Amino acid sequence: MRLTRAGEYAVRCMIYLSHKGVGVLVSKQEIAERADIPTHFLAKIAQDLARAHLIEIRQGPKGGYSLLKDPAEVSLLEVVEVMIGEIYLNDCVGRPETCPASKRCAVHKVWEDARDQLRETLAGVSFAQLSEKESCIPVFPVHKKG
Amino acid sequence: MRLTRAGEYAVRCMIYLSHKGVGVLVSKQEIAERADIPTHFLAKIAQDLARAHLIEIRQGPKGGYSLLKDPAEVSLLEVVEVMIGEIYLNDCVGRPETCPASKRCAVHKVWEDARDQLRETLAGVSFAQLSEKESCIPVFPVHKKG
DNA sequence: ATATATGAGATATTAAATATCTTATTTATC
DNA sequence: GATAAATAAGATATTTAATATCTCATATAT
Ligand code: SF4
Ligand code: SF4
Repeated sequence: MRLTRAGEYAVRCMIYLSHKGVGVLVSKQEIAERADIPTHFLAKIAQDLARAHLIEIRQGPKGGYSLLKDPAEVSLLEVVEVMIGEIYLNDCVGRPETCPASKRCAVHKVWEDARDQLRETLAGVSFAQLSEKESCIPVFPVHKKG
Repeated sequence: MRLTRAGEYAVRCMIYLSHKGVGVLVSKQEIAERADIPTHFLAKIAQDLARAHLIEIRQGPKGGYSLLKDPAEVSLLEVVEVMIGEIYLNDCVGRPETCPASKRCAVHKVWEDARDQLRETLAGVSFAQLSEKESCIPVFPVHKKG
């Protein structure tokens, strides 16, 4: 019942890029340092974000990542689910076929409602909102390159 | 972002006992079969439920488990958290010391609110309510003993 | 006393998350 | 075009957690 590190890192990456604005190219190294993400792990995460058309990856010298979509149009839910798949709290909500009772189970309904409520909450938060407010980015220590 | 099997099984066990009523002794075998829980796994789960004073365990011939508390006084949240610990969706909500930004992070606040909302939803459902409605129990196939 | 049923903890197995490594590709600059 | 800089993509470790099972101990009805 917790977000994976990959999910958390993806959010940080998107927040950093949202601060910079749409289309602004930022190097992987800079994001990794300022958002406190292991460099190689960020590479993997960026691939997922790019596949989802949230960011664009540019190779070569002066390469890096840039935001593709207006932060106002990107929700926290979207980024989280790109990384961990659709949220469903209990297995039977995402895969009803795994439990023969799912069609008539009172507990199932509770988990379904809770899932819907959670997804709505996360869908209601955009990266524009998040980057207007105080975020984590200024807090993380800047590490030495290496 | 999903419930563990142990959590799901604990809920099933509690539902089965709620159907029987407070103080009614039911054998481990019967619960394991009717609620479709691996027998040895149920033993482990029952220990946790007993430690939390939700059920009483009786050893010896004609032993088994019995409900200790009125199902109206036991919430879904309580049983789930006995098994998986306090729900917190993102690490930093349960352990703010793991992220230096937690005090001033807009994302952190979203996860906190979502966590509170989810816990409230689960706290609002009692096992009395659940056992009044249709549940999973009549659906599971009855296996042969062995 | 005996047989039955569970306790409690240890151990094994499986699966997932996390992190890193290697080889390949892209592209700015010379 | 050649070179060097930066990331891609996938493979491979490593770590951690979940899941399941096993073993020896304990309780109790008969
Ligand atoms: S018993 Fe109900 S809550 Fe549990 S897995 Fe089946 S459908 Fe879901
Ligand atoms: S950056 Fe914010 S949301 Fe992410 S771990 Fe830190 S406090 Fe939590």
